[in-house]
Amino acid sequence: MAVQLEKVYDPKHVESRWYAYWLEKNYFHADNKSLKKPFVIVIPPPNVTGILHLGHVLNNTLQDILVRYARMNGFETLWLPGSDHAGIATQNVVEKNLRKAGKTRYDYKRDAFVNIVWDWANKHKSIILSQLRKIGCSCDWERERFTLDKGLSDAVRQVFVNLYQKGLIYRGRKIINWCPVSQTALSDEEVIHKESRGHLWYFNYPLADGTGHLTVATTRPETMLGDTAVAVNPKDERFKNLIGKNVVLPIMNRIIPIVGDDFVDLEFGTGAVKVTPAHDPNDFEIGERHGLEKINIMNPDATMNAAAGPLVDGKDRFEARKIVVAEMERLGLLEKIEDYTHSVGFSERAGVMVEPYLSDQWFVKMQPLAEPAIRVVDEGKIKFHPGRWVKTYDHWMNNVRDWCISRQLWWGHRVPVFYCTRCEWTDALTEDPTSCPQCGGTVYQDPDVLDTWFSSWLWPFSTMGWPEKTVDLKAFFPTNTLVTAPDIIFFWVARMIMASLEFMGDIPFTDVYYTGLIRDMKGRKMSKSLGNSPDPLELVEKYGADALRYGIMLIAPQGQDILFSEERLEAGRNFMNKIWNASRFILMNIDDDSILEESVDPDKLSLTLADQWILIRLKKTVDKVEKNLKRFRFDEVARTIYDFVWSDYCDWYIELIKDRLYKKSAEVKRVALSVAIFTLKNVLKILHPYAPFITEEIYQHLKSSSEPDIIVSGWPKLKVSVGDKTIEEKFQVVQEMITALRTVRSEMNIPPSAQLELLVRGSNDQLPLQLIKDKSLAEYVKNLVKISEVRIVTSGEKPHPASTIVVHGTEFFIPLEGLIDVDAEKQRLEKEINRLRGLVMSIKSKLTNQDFLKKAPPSVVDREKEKEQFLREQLVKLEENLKVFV
RNA sequence: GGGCGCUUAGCUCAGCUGGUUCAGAGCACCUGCCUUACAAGCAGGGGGUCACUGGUUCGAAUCCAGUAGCGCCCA
Repeated sequence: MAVQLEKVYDPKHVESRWYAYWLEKNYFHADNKSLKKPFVIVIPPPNVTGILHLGHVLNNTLQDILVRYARMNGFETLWLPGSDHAGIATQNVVEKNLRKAGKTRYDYKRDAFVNIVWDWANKHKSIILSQLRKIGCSCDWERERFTLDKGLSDAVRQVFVNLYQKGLIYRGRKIINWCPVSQTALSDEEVIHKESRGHLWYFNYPLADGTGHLTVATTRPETMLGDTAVAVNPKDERFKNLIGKNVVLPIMNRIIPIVGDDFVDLEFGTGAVKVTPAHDPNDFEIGERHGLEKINIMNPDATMNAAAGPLVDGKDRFEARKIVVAEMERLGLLEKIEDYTHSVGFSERAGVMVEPYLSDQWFVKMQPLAEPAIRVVDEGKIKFHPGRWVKTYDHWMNNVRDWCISRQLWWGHRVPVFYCTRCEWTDALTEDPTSCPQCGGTVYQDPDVLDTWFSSWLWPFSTMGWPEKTVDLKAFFPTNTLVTAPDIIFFWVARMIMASLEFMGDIPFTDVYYTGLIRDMKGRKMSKSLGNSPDPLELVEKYGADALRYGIMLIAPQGQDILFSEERLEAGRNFMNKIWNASRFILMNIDDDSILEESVDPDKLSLTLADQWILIRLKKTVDKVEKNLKRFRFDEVARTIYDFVWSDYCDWYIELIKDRLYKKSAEVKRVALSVAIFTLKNVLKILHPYAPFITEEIYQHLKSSSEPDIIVSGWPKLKVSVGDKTIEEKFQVVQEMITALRTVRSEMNIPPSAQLELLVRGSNDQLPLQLIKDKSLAEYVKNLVKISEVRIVTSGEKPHPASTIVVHGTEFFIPLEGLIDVDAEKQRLEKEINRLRGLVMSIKSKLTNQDFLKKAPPSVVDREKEKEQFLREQLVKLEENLKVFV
C-alpha cells in the first residue's frame, strides 16, 4: 500500500531512531578476524576541554563519509573514536573555574586537584561523544579510547623509557617558553607570535673606566637587571676597541664585560646589545660562548625575584618595567624611547605573553626521528591532500628543533624518571622502583608531566593496544586516512609519522586530508568571545544532522577556509526536504508493494526516452561521485548529487512520468515506477555517506524485504547499457524545445492555465521535427508546456499572428489570435536575432582566420562550421518571421 | 625577510587536460504561478572586461612572468 509521508521533512522524528537501530545491529563494530580488506580511520581525538564546535562537525562528517563509503564498498571498516586529555588546556579551564571561587590549584593536594580535573574531563568527554552520535558518526564505540587510559599511559611510558635509553630524550638547562599563568614550560609550537606595538628603550651603560658610556637598546627594560654582559660585533669599527673593557650595570652597580660576538646585528639599535643569558634565547647562546653568568631574575609567576634587586623584588614584570625605566631616567641614563613594532610570543592557551626562561626541562632530540619521516612523505608513501602542504611539512621538518616535552602541570602523564634522595642515581623506568638500585635509598619521581602531544603522537597505534602485540594492530594498522586541520601539522601529523616509523616501523596512515578552517562570513575565526561560534547541537535541532552535514559539505571548498553562516545551511535543509518530497511522491504512487520486491533490470524493461536518459544520468552521477570521493573533492560530490536529484530527477524525470503514472495502463505505469524507484534507491545510496539518517529512513520504505539496510547495502555498481549515445543528445533537444516554448509563454505573458496549439514546421533531417513526430515525445511537450495539440505543418502554412521560435532549425509557432501582443513579439524576435548575429559574427571571424583553419584540430574547425551553419539557418528563419510583422 | 594560498554575478563559490558544461551554481533580485511531491516549492528572466599588465598560442578565466590587494604559516 502507498506509504504516506509527512509533507515537510522533520529530522527529529527520524535521526535518533536510526542511530539506535544501527548500534543495535552492531554495524559500527569492526571485526579484527574479518577476511575483508580493512579501512581504518582513527579520530583526531577532541579535547575534553569543552564541547564540540563546527570545526569538529566538518572534520567528523568527512571521516564519517569516508567510513560509510568504505563500509558500503565491503571493507571491514573501523573508525576508532576517543578523546584527548589536553593537558594545559584542560587544567587551565579547571583552574579558571577555581579562581572564580577564589582558589588556586595550590589550595589542593596534587591528587585532589587531579580528581577535580577528572570530573571535568569525564563530564565533557561524555558530552562530546554524545555530540558525535548526534551528528551520525559511525564510530566503533567498543574501541573508544582516552589518552589517559591505562593502556595508552603504558605506551607513553614505554616510549619515554625507550627514547631515554636511546639517548633521544635528555634533560637540559635551556631557555624555554614559559607561561606565567599556567606556570609551565611550553614547546615552540605552543607559542603564537603576534606583531605588537611596543617601545625601544635606549639605556646608557657607563664604562667602568669612566671614559664614557655605551648605549644599548631593549624592548624589555626590566631584563637589564639580569644583564651579565654587553655585546658588540667584532667587525664594528665603532666599538671594536671596547671589547674586553667593562661597563657598570646601572641600578645593580654590577661590573660586566663587553664581549665581541658575531651574532650582534650592526644595524639594529645602536649596534651594542645588552646580554641577559637567563632570559633570552639569543643571549643564552652568547652567554654560552663567552662563559657568562646566567642570573635568573624572575619567579615562575613572572614576578621579579631577589636577584633582580630590592627595587623591584616581588613586583610583577610589567610593573618592574615601569620602575626600571623611571629609575634609569632619574639616573640620567635613559637616552631615548622610540616606538617599535615587534613580534611578541603569547601562550596559545592562556593568551598571555610568554617569558623566555632558563630552566631544567626534558627534551626529545628530533633530528634523527625527522629524517625517515621526511622521506616517507617526499616519496609519496604518505600523500597529503591538498599536496601543497608537503612544502610546509618539509620546511618544518628540515628545521626542526628539539621538543620540550616536560610541563610543570599536574594533569597528564607523569615523567617516568626517578631520582635517589641519597646518591646521584637517576633513571627512566617502566615500573616504579621501590628503592634506589644503587644505594638502596628512597626514590622519588619527577614531579613534571609530559606534553599532551607526547601521548597523541602515539595515537594511531597506542589506541590499538601497543606495546602489546594485539590482534587489532595486526588487523588494522597502518590506518588509511587521517582527516585533520593544517594548523596541527607540526603538533600532531608530523610527530605521528615520526613515532610510527620509530616504534611500529611503518607509516601511520597513507593519506592525510587537510580541511579548511571554519570562519564567519566576515572571514573571522570562530571564537567564544566574538560570539560568532554557533553551537552545533542547536543547528542540529534547527535543521537536522543531515542538513548540517550536507550543508557544510556543500560550502566547504577543498583546501580553503569555509565562510559559514546559518543561512547557508538552508541549502542543505531545502535539499533534504526536496529529496524527501520526491520520495514521498514516488511512495504515494505505489499501489502494489510487489513492485518493491522485484529486482529491476533496466535492460529487460521497455524503456522510454526519459527512462533511458535518467538511467544514463544516474550512471554518470554515480561515476562522478565515486571519482570525486577518491579525489577527496567532497564539495564536488555534494553538488553532483544535488544537481542530479534536483534538476534531472525532480525537474525533468518526475515531471515527465506523471503522465504515465496517472493516465496510462498498469504496465506502462509499472515500468515508469520501476525506473523511478530504481533511480531513487541508487541515489539514496550515494547520498547516504553525506546524509545517513534521511536516506536510511526513505530506503526502508523502498527496499525489498531481503535487501540489507542502506548503511550496509552495496555501493551502486551500475551496468547501464541502455541506449546509444544519442539518448542524451535527443533528450537535450526535448529539453530545449520545452524550455524555449516555456520562455515564450512567459515572455508573451500567456496565462499559465491557457492551453495552446502548437504548429511545427521543419524538414525530416532536423532532430526536433523527428522527435516531435514521435507521439510519446510530443506528449512530453504537451504536458510540460500545456499544449493541447501539436500539428506538423508544411512549408506554406503559417498562422497569423503567431509567436515563433526556432530550435535546431525547426520552427515552432504558437498561434494566438488575440493573445499575442504584436509589439512584444517583434521585440522578442529582434532581441533574439541580435543575439544570434553576434554569435555568427564571432564564429565568422574565427573561420576566416587562416591560422585557425590551418592550425586548429580539424574537429574543432568542423564544429565551428557546423555551428555557423546552424546559427545562420536559425537566423534566416527568425528574420523571415520578423518580416511578417513589418 | 622566506614560503603558501586567494582575487570569476550584489554575496558565497564551481569551472579538471587551453576549444560544446565556457562564462556556470546556490543565495539575493525581477516577473508569473497555492499546476493533485515539495511555497524549504514551480516556471521564466536580468546580472560578470573572469584583480591588473605583459607573454606563449590559431585560440587563455584556464598555461607562464610581473604588479596590486587580501589571508595564512614560518623566521
